[in-house]
Amino acid sequence: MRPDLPPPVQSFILHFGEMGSRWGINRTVGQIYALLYISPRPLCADDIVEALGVSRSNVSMSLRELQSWNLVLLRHLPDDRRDFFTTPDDVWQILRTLAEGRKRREIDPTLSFLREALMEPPANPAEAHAQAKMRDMHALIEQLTGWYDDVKTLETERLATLLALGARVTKLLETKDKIVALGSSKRDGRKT
Amino acid sequence: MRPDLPPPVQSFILHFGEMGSRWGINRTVGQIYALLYISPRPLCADDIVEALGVSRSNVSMSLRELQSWNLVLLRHLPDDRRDFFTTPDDVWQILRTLAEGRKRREIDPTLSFLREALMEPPANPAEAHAQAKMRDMHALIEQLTGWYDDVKTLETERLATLLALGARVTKLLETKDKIVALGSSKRDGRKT
DNA sequence: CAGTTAGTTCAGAAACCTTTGAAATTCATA
DNA sequence: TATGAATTTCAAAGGTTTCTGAACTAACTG
Repeated sequence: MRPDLPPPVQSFILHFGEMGSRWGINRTVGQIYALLYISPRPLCADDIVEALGVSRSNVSMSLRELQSWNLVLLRHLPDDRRDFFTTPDDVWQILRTLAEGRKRREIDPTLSFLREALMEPPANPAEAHAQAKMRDMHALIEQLTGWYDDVKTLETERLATLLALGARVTKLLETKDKIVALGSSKRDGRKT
Repeated sequence: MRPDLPPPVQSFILHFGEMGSRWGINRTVGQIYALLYISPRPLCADDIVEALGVSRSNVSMSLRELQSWNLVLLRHLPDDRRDFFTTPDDVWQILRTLAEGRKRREIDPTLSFLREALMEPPANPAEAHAQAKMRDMHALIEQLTGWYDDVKTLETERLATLLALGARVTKLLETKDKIVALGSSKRDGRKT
């Protein structure tokens, strides 16, 4: 890695490289992402080669991968035919992209698999038991992805509100139930 | 793999083996987990060797890994000193365990890293810019983990309610705001 | 059109991870 | 304390992924 990068930037890049394996990306991809994220301006492939000290071909392939995941954006500067790259600078946008990619790669295939498996009529008690377990798992994943599909439509501000609220949401729900109960008892005289 | 397993069970196991690489676990670990999850009774190591056709030592190491992640439970049967293994059968419990493990392995190290990096005073404008970017990322992760820490304390039923509610929570919030506003305007005659 | 620059592809080298069989360890029981 | 069943450890084989350099295509420039 280029030694003239500020030390905090160096360790940021190294950290992302190391975490890469835990996140399912490789070292170079992690490092390039970190470099682009922290860089104050878009970089071209050769900038990255110089900054990280990896091969040109590795940079080319890694950028391709990051682009396919929508984690980096391609930019062009006037009078320069090189490709420049940045990360989206809104961290909430990055979060959405990450979540979407993870769901697509890590959840959706299993969801389809379970859906298919649950279509088949069980041939014997052993298969019936297996299906029952798969049904539990399927129901859970459906519930989670349903929530996600719902929540991902929220604008950032509302999403932030929802996060800030956290577990207190259920308190709020109770309150609302009481109010509704009160309202309906006023109208038709029975509890809900 | 043992051919006398019901075909749906076989494909379930194979699916988990294949997905393993996307989930950051290896094939054997994925298969063992799937087998234990779907099995109607606890299995011992040799059962697993027979069912999956992998080596005894591989099973031993994979079980160790699953145990370290709290994804399988060790059981003992009377008058049998072999170790038997199951998965917790409440899928919500499994979800909690998975979430906790992922947070610990994939988020916490980065959170600590960022915290540390933000303690240092920036030595120049470049470092100040790097810190600003890290601060954005840190704030986002704090918000997410804060929400998670909060929500994970909910009992399953409330958690399910919250999920079912999804994005409608914010509608609810508005409603509540109106009610509060109404209440306070009744009391002190001004809008909020 | 020849030279230059940007970007891609790909075979093989290097690094890394997974799996195995054999040897070592543990531990209840004779 | 000897036996043997259950389990773990570990070096090495086997497999997969990552990375590189060299060869390639495409597009611009004089």
